[in-house]
Amino acid sequence: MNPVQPPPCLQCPLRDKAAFRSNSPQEIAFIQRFKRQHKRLEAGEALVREGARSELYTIYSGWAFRYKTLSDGRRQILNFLLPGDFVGLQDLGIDGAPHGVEALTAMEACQFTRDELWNLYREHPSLGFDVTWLAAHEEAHVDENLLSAGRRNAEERIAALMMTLFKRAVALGLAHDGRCDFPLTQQHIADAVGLSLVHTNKTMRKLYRMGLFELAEGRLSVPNPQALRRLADYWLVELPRRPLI
Amino acid sequence: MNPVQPPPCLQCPLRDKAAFRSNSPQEIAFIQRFKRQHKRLEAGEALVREGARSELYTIYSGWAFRYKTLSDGRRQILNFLLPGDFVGLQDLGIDGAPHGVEALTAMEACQFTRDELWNLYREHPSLGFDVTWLAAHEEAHVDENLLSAGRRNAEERIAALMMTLFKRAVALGLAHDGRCDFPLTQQHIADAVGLSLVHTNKTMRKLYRMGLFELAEGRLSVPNPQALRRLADYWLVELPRRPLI
DNA sequence: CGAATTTTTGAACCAATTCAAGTTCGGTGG
DNA sequence: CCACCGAACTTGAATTGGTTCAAAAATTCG
Repeated sequence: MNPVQPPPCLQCPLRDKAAFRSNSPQEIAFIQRFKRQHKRLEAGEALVREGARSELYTIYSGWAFRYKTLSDGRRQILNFLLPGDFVGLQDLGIDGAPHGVEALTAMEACQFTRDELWNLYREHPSLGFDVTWLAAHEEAHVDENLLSAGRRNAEERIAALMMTLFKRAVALGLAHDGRCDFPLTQQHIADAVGLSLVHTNKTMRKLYRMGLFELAEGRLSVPNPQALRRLADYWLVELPRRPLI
Repeated sequence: MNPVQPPPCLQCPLRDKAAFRSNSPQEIAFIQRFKRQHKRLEAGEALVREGARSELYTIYSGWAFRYKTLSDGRRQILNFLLPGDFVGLQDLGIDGAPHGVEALTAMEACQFTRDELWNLYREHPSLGFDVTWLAAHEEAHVDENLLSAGRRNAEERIAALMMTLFKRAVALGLAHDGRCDFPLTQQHIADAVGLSLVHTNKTMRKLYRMGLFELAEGRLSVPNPQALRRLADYWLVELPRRPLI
């Protein structure tokens, strides 16, 4: 039952991926000191509780999602989090985390202390720049999701969601022979795109019958990405290399 | 026709407002050097064109909005921008501005060069921290708007929008005896909350008849903020002092 | 296997859209 | 000052995309 120790940051397996920029050994040493804890969560556990003061995290492995709820329980998923994503900045200007973060699969996260964030900027401005980069990047995702919820119809919304998630998983090297893990239930999809569960199901079946994606044993494949892109009217292209903290 | 010169950053009138944190004279001197141009725009002019590479801006006066459009013209307003708001970070991880920014009223903006941003982090980490703060704060707004578009009904959406805008205007000292400028047309509101123009109108009339807001001669007042908050299920409270760059 | 969760489908309903006119407002020019 | 014009707002009626309700089928898991 003794969990395997995570490697030191310098040997972080994420750093080997083509998706991420490299950092100097000094920077990585700083990150190592900045890191407070390596957290492991089961699927369904909360990484950040809505309204509570939260620390900062980098997703190390597995999937999670950020969400907000209304007081009667209606839930909106703001974005999904994959390895390398950084969470916790969102409450900088606000009193208590304005969102919750929940593990979608068993996952691990590197925890950093919020109080140390300022030292990061002071000692390694380059890492400060990276943090901004990550914050801005997360916002670009939410912008796109808002476009979906506000102006795309059901088919387009689901197509856009499948498109980004597949693209992101592929970029992280999580796909093998055209299929990637896809741990979302239809309820998650519904909450992410702002539709009811029933209509989400009907729309997904429709797209499935149109041959726009395949989903079997929790793995997703997109046989014709161009068709999916076109239906979703989704053209966002991300830069190949992003920072990792 | 010779426009009045803007004051140097050290005497920026925004800095006197209670909403903003103060900076050291050295920081302000850096900001002054960082500033490339003082832009004036008429209502309706574009500050950032969708898809084009954009510079960085702080809104100096007036109102603007960030938006995205689908290829058939459907438009989603992502957020409104008021004095002190910082735009342009959103395309850090992406190739070309993923949004447009348009002036809602006659407005002025301080333009900074994107290429200089790195120097800001290097020379004044504290300002780097502020930039992150502003990016994170903008994201918190978009998160809230996504919750609206995805999970609130028409009445709640409009109530939530009115609530934030009024609150933001008041925080900036833009309100006098309970009323603030309100330059949005119903089309802007519709595009911000993700409803059709017609339904936006009907819903606004309803809220108006319920006495939740008053709107006359382009000025908004909210006689009973608690009631509006309750209807919107909107509880976000922002910290009193935020950075200004 | 049995229980719980997730997916699927049909049917009734409703919130929001679309279509189609008015009406009111703000500005401009005679 | 008033007539006119375009933009913004308002309203009613028909329609529809999506929700809700209800129940069954499939899948997962202890």
